[in-house]
Amino acid sequence: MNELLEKLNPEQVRPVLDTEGAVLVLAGAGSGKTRVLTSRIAYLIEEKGVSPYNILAITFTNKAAKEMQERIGRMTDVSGMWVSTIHSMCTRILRKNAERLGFNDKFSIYGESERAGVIKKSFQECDYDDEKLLKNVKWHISNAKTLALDPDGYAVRQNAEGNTKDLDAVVQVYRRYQAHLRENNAMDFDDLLMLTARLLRENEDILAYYAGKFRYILVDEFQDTNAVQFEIIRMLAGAHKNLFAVGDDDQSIYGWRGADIGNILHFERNFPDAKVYKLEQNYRSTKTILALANAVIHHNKSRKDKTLWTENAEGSRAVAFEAADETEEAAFTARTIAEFVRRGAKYSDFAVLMRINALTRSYEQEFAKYGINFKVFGGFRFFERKEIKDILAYLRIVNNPFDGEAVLRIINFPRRGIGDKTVQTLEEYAAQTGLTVYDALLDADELPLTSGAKTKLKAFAALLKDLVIQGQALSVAELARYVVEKTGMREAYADDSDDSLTKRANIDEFLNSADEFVRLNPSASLEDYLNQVALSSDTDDADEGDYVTLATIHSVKGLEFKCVFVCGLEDGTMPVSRAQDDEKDMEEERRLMYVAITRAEEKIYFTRSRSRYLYGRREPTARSVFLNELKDFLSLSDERPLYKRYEGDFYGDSYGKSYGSYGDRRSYGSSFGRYGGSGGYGFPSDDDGFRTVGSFRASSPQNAGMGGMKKGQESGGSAGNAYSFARKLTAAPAAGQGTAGAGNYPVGTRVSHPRFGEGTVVHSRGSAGNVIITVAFEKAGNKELSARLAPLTVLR
DNA sequence: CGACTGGCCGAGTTA
DNA sequence: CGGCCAGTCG
Repeated sequence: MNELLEKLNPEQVRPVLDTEGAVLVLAGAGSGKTRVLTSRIAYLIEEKGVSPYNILAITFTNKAAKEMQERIGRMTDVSGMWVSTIHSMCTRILRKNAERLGFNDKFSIYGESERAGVIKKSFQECDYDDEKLLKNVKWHISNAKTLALDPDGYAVRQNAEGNTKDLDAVVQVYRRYQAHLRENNAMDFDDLLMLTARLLRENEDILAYYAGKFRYILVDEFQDTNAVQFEIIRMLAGAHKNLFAVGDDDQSIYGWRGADIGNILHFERNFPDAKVYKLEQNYRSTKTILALANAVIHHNKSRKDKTLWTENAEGSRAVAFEAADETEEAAFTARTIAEFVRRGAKYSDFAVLMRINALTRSYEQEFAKYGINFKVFGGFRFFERKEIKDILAYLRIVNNPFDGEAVLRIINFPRRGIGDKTVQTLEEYAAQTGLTVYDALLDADELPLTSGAKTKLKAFAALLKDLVIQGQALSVAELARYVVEKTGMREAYADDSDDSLTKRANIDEFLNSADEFVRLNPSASLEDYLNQVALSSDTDDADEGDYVTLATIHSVKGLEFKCVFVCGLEDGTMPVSRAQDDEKDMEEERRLMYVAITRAEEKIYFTRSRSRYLYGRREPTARSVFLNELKDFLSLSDERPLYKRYEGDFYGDSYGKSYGSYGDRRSYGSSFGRYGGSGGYGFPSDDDGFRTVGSFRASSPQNAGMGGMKKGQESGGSAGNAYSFARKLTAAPAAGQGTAGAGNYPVGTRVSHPRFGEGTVVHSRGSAGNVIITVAFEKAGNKELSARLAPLTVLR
């Protein structure tokens, strides 16, 4: 245990030891918050004798949950501890108590497309048909659930706030939508949270059980919690009040999903006795990268003030590259990566981060061309593909025969001659008799249909019955395979079009993944499997493979890479166009930029295209404001020649030559007057405020390269941190190093000491490792303290 | 019943 | 450009 604490710096140790009451840790990017979280849990169990059974840890992704569990598991026994995402936690609580809410424990979880479908149906049943209104209604339903309000509650709230536009429709459709979900024994993502909140709010015994059980609650990524999540957490923490929240307001990027940055900004208001700690020392990135990050985030107004610093190396200068078009942008990235790999880097050292999914395409093409391994995260998720959803629908019916949506989805797929009219008759019958669609099917003989249609319905009913029976005996993987074979799913894609080929391959991949699931979770039920599928996030299947990560910035929250390319830095793309006229939205876009930059450990590139083919049109673009905010740190030009020079410097002439055909493709540019069509290569213009010094050399391998990269690799996966922490142990402590490291307690800092109270640092002496500061305490007078050892908290 | 066509609209991030 | 829908025809 002591070893564990020794690995922490003083600012990390304090929140680990401060185990009781509400504690907020404002943890800057890369400041070792996961280490603090895991250390604290281990400390609770090992030193405080807390049973893992009494601990709840909430993470942002399943992968983070798994990793945290493993990390703590290496230090101590964790059996019985709940480590999960809030959605998984809610699902678990709901399964156990579903009947209190009028559901049964096999309820289906509806994803985005099912949700859209059922809302639309409800909308039409209420005799509305305006597409704009529908869109609005959808948004409001999610908004209401995020606020944990039912239709009536939402009406009251909206009326009180004067937001009466479309309110009647919203309430009417919302009510109907919930009724449909209930008929289907289904919940959507928002329900998982809202219904858990309701369950706890309305059932004292259930709340007492969980609030009594979870004596210690830890929440990671607290900045991205929304109102209903906060309500759940607050209720659960109500009995013991031991809430440990870790977050970074600067990394709040889910405002559009209802995340309330106020939860972190007003933590002390909600928990008046709360203690607040800051982690400002970064172990992940070079000084250069942190300077970029700070330069960007500095433009935001609503944030808690903190400044990241690091003892890490200066690092190499960031490079900005402006391409003529997206192909050139991707090619630049591909060649840069290929060159680094040739020199010994791994593909997995790199990530290409973007604001919108649509930008991945050119990278996929260029990477394929260069033989670069890559994996795309974000965007169309595997389990959202039609062919996969169809198989899942069959599995959902077996698990939850109430799920009429699932039945209707596949009632005529693969084709079995059951048309719209038959389906309509069936639905009407079900509605009239109050039967589920599944049960109505079994009554096919009673329906006013031709005998042909009845026969087909009966055959379909027999198929479903057979699947249900098989489901009793078969494993998830076997059942899935049985479904595919029995329904002729593959034969439905028998032709040799590219599309069918892909779909068949996806079906096989799906079956393989089901095998894998069974292998890893031998005792899991069908329900467990469907849970996991519904709640899995994209980055959950990031693995140890050697590939370049192509991802949206949202999906790499919490991850880190040796080298990051932030691409598509154009007005309207990053920041995205709809954010530009709203100050609040712009701040979130800026935080997104901040998150992107702080993913990088050693090198960072910023790229953009001067023209981009997007949404079916090629259009000239303007440089992103974020690039302008970084202009003091970048070498940047709006003209081509620098690209050539860069090529020369970077790869040597031979390389540049092999790419000599480049000029040919300039024909692209010529359709846009100012984009380099007219007079060949000019000279870089300096009038745009950017320093266009010849410091492209700074990025040349001889001077900077990825020297540190190879070093990091030696220690494997989490090399960055392992390396940093190791160095930390042998080198100087946080405070007092004449460099940025002195930032811990510089003269003038307001600090708080548990015994002496508040005071101001008036003097600092000593050298690395043994800095003595003099603090003038208001009540206790002047004290000399060791910067390394004294239990000081920096005040603002 | 179902395959096919043409027109219209929207275009972002995700558990 | 692509998804969705309504309309048409075999």
